[in-house]
Order: sequence, then C-alpha cells, then structure tokens
Amino acid sequence: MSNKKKEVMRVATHLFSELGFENTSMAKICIEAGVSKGLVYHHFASKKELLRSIFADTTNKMIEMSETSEVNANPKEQIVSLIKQLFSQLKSDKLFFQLNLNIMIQPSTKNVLKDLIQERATHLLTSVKTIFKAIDNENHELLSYIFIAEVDGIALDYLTVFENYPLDKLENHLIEKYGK
Amino acid sequence: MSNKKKEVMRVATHLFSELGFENTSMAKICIEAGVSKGLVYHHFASKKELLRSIFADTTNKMIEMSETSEVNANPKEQIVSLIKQLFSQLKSDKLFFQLNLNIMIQPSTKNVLKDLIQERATHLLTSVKTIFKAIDNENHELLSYIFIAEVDGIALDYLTVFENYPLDKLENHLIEKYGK
Amino acid sequence: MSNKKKEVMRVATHLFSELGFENTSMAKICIEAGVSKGLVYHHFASKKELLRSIFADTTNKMIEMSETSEVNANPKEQIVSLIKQLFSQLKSDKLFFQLNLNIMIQPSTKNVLKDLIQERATHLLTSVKTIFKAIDNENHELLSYIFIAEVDGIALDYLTVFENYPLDKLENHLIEKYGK
Amino acid sequence: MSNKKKEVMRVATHLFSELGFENTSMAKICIEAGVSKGLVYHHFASKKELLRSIFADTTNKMIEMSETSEVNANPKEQIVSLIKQLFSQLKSDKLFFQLNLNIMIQPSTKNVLKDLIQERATHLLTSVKTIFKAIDNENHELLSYIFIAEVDGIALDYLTVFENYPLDKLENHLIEKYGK
DNA sequence: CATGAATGAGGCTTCATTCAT
DNA sequence: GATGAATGAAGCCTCATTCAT
Repeated sequence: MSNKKKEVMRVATHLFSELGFENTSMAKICIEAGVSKGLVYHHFASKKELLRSIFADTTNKMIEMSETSEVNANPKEQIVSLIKQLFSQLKSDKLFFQLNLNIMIQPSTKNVLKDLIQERATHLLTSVKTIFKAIDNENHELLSYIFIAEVDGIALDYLTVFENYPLDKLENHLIEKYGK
Repeated sequence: MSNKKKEVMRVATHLFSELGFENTSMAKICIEAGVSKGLVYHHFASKKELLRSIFADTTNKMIEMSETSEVNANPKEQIVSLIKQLFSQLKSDKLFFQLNLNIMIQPSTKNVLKDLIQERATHLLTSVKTIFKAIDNENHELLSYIFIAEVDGIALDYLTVFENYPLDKLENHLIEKYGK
Repeated sequence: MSNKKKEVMRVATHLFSELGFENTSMAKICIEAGVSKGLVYHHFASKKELLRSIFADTTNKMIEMSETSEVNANPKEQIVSLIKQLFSQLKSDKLFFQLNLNIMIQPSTKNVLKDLIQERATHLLTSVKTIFKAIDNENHELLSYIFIAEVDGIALDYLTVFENYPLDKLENHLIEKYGK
Repeated sequence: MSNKKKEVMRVATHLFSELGFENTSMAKICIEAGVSKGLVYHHFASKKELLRSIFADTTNKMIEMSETSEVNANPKEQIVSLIKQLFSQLKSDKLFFQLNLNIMIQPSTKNVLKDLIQERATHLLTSVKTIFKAIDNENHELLSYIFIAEVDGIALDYLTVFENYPLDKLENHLIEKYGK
C-alpha cells in the first residue's frame, strides 16, 4: 500500500475518532494528510468505502493480535491476559475505541459496515468461546456472552457515561473473578 | 406544551433514532410533522436545543418511572424488578435505546448533551447504589458499577454487535445472579 | 409563481440554449439570476427538475398558441398559417429551437424528459392530423408524418448542418406545395 | 493504426452514443477499453481530439460508401439506392445516428467540430446535387435541400420524437416519390 | 402561533489532464 | 508504447438558520 494511501487512512482514523464520521469532511482529511481530493477518491471509491477500509484494517490487526497471544496453555491465564490487554488498549487509545463504538451504533455507518461488524463480532465470540470451553464446557456460551457484555459495558461507561470512572477497580475485579 | 410542539419532538425522536442526528435534517422533521420551519424555530432555538429537549424529556420519564417502582421493600426484589423493566423496554423500543447510545457516543452530540448525560448518569448510579447498599454495604459501589456495565454491555451487544443475541438467557442469568 | 422563480427559469432557458444543459452550471444560473443556490433548490428539486419545468412550460405555451390559431375555417389556410408561424419563430429564436432539439437528442436529458417529449409530440401530431384529415382523409396520417419530418428536417439543417441555408426558399416551397 | 487505438475509438463511439459526450468520462472509456489513461492521451491530445477523430473517421467511411454506389447510371435508381442505404443504416445502428445528431447540435461539441461538420455537409450536398441535376436541372438545388431535410427530419423524428414511428411507410413513400 | 421564501457556507464527488516511471 | 498515482477546479446538492408577512 502506497505511503499516501496509508497516510490518508491514518489521518481519517484520527479525525473520525475525534469528530465523528459525519462531522469529518473529506476536505479536512485531505488538508491534514497533505493530499488532493482527487487522490483520496483514486484510492477509495467514497467516504463510506474509506471508513470500511479503516474498519476492516482494524479488524485484521485485532485478529492478528489475538492469534499471537493464544499460544498460552492455561485458559485462566489466557482470560487474564486478554483482560489486561483490553484494558491497557482502552486506556492508551480512548479515541480509537470511541470511534469503534461510534460507527457501530450510528445508524448510517452501521449499515455501511454491517457485514464487517458481523465478521469481527463472530471472530471475537469464537475466540472467547474457545477459552471458556476449557473452563466450564457446559455454560461456555452464556459465559462468553456475559464476559463480552461486561467488557463492552465497562468500555461504554468509561468512555461515555461516567466521569471519574474507577476503571482500575473494575479491571481488578474482572481479573479476580475470572482468574482465580 | 402545545400539540404541535409535542408532535415535533415525537417525530424528531423517531427520525433521530432511525437515521441518526446528523442525518436528520430540520426540513425532514418539518415535513414529517406537518409543520413549517418557522414554527420549529419558534419552539426550539436550534437543532441542538431540540435534541437537548428530547434527551431531557427522556431523562425525566426515566426518573419518574424508577421513583414509582422504588417503593418496594426487599432490595433483591427491587433489583429483579429493575432488570425486568430494563429488558422489557429494551425489547419493545430498540430504536429508542439506539438513539440514546448514539447521542452519548457521537462526539458532536455528546458535547451538546454533556451536562444532561452527567445528570442522568448520576441519578441512575445513585438509584442503583441505594439498592446495593442494602444488599452488600461494603462493596456497593463496585457492585453498582458492575451491574450497570453488565446491563449497558448487554444492551450494546444486543442492539449493535450480535445478530441472534440470546437476550432472554442473559436476562434470566442476571435475575438469578442478583435475585437469589 | 414568484418573480424570482420565473427569473430563474428565464435565465436557465437562456443559458441552456446557449451553452447546452450539461455545460450550464447551477452556479452560473444563480449568479446570472441574482439568486442564491439555496433558492433554486427551494423551487426546483434538482437541475433535471428545472429542465423539466422549462420544457413543460414551453409545451404549454405551444399548445395555447396552436389552439388560438385553429379557429380558421379553410384547412389549406391553416397549414399555410402554421408554416408561416413556425418559420417566423425559427428565425426569431434560433437558440430556443436549438435547445429543444438539444435536449430531445442528448441521451441524458432525453431520458429525463421522456414523458414530456411524448406528450408534446402527441399533441403536435394530433393537431396536424386534424388539418390533413380535412385535406386528404385517406392519406392524412402519412401526410402528417411527412409534413412534420420536413419541418423538423429544415429546422435541423438550418440550425446545425448548413451555413447559408436558403430558409426563405424552403418556406416558399412548402407554402406553395401545401397551400395551393 | 494500432489495435489499442482502434479499440479506444470503438469504445468511445459506443459510450458517446449511449451516454452523450459530456456524460462519458475518459476514465470510463479507459476501463471499458482495458487501457490506461496515459495511453489514451498518448494517442489523442484531448477528449475533444478523440471526438474529432471519431467524427472524421465516420465522415471518411460515409464518403467512401457513397463513392462506391455512385457508379450507377440511372439517376432515379441512384436516389432509390441512396434512400434504401440510408434507411437500412438508420434501422441497424440507431445509437450511431443519435450520436451524430447529438454532437452536431450540442453547442459545446458543435463548436469543436465546426470545420468537420461543414466538410461532411458540403460533401453530402454535392453528392445529392449531382444526382438531382440529372433529374431536374433547373430546380436541383432546392430539390436537394428538400430531399436532405426530409431524410434528416425522418431520422430525427424516428430517433427522438415519436414512439412507434412508421419508418417503413415513410421509406416507401420516398422511394415512390423520387423513384417513379 | 404560523408560514415558507431566501441565504450562503460547505459537503461529497467527478473529471480532464499531467507526469514520473 | 504503456501505466496509474496525483492534481485541483468545478459540479450538484444539502442544510441550519433567518426574517418578512
């Protein structure tokens, strides 16, 4: 992928996160990326296609990352490691998580990404299920949904709902609950 | 409140839910509500003010409702009743919940509603804390945050992430966990 | 119809004629008409709709005119009067006829106006048929098509194909052929 | 002429006919012809030059064809043969005729092709005049203009104005009128 | 309380053309 | 001959908002 194309995606990710998809104009992206409008449309058929590219890219990175860390033997250690990884990212890249919440909820962007959201969700669920199967085979499906809901809910509350959210306490709570 | 004003709010709520705030034009609201632009601006200073009115209205309804149901004596019954109420609404009015998630996450609308979001969050947290204080005084704060995260996460996953979400199973799980 | 709306149509007709539909920008129309872009789109849903309005307007004027002149008794006098009227307009408003040829041939505009073109053509054919029925009932249909083809062909050749076209000679020829 | 150059002209002719000159982008032509933009601009200085090449090419083919068929002795037979040839082409290649009408009427393209249109028109007129001189020397000029107008008008009405145009009846009429 | 004409900035996208490789 | 990244101007259209009536 050419340098300029990458730069456009980087800048767009940043601006979409900060301002929201609808409030980020293509013009702003072009200026920030130091690139002409024509070029952006040479690489991406539309603003929506640019968003899809970014989302797909992120999904791929997530999948790669989770595959790397899945070599551990002990399932409880895996969960703990997963929790730590998620919370660490959540703290270090708030805007990026906000973007992902954002575009999955906003009706217009949600429709554009329907298939990609499904793909990502299915992958995450499968990964988590694999771990929980080794912990409690009988209830692994329900447990997986609960685990994901807890993590998603914490992220949502932390990013959006509460000021002064006790993120660390909640992380410790999860580690104790799933790791002991 | 005049009939036409109410109708504008009703239509706006509906359209904001379905299309998103940024993708709903004042013109569309006017047409759907059968009302002129002048009239909308007579009642609401701006599109943002209209959104704030809708959000505040919803918060008030929520507060009223929770106050009505809080007369019960037994705290575990209160939690169960709260869970049932939340899930029932979630099922019956998906779009409305989506709107609320929406505008709390979208950066542009989030900023517009900052104070109102805080107000609503504080109220919810206080209510939940009151209940959990009666159940487990020592850990009531953490428990409250977890409870809210679970509910928010389930709503998020149900509305946005997964198709065929096992909502009923998760409801039963919560009822058992908090009610027994 | 408001003054500004009329002015927009007048200016658009002029520019479409002179430059062609595709080469006339909405911006140009707005500037020339001394009007904002918003206003044009307040009155006309799109550039194509503006074109349709102009075309429909012209058709109506044509119909009115032909109805006024149809009171004559003698059919041969009617034909001659029709020929004189057509040639007189052709000479006095070349651009306008060019526009009408233009948009009926250009594939993009033709599709936009399909129904209106049909309507106009049907009306013209009916009028001409009525006259020729009184002259030669048996062949009136074929004669009507030939008459229209001759007039259309002359207009086309005069406006587009030949320089120094002997328009007057052709007019006299038609008058003699159909009037004697 | 290289194969790729020919292919570009073929594709461009087709697209100009179908969509109109202004609505056919160079990009579309490149994709359809399976060729890069650079190559098209290597062969044709501009989009207008491409159009001119196509138009000139067509004129040459027309001239060749008419020269081939002009060896006949009897002028009435020549006219009939010309009529049959024209109507046959008109039926078999509607789009191509539409393109030629198109670009001769559209102001922007008309200006680009001014000299070529003149050249073609002059040639056609000369050919027709030659035939009519042998039939009716005194009126041959007027007769030529009328003949051309009839043919052009029929083509115009057939291609653009009327649905269900009785093309065959008009062809027979012309054959009888000029051939007997 | 109610209407709707009018504004003007800004949004997304298209396009002919150039040029380094 | 051939490619395709890159440009930048221009096009159509949308929109929140204002204001005279």
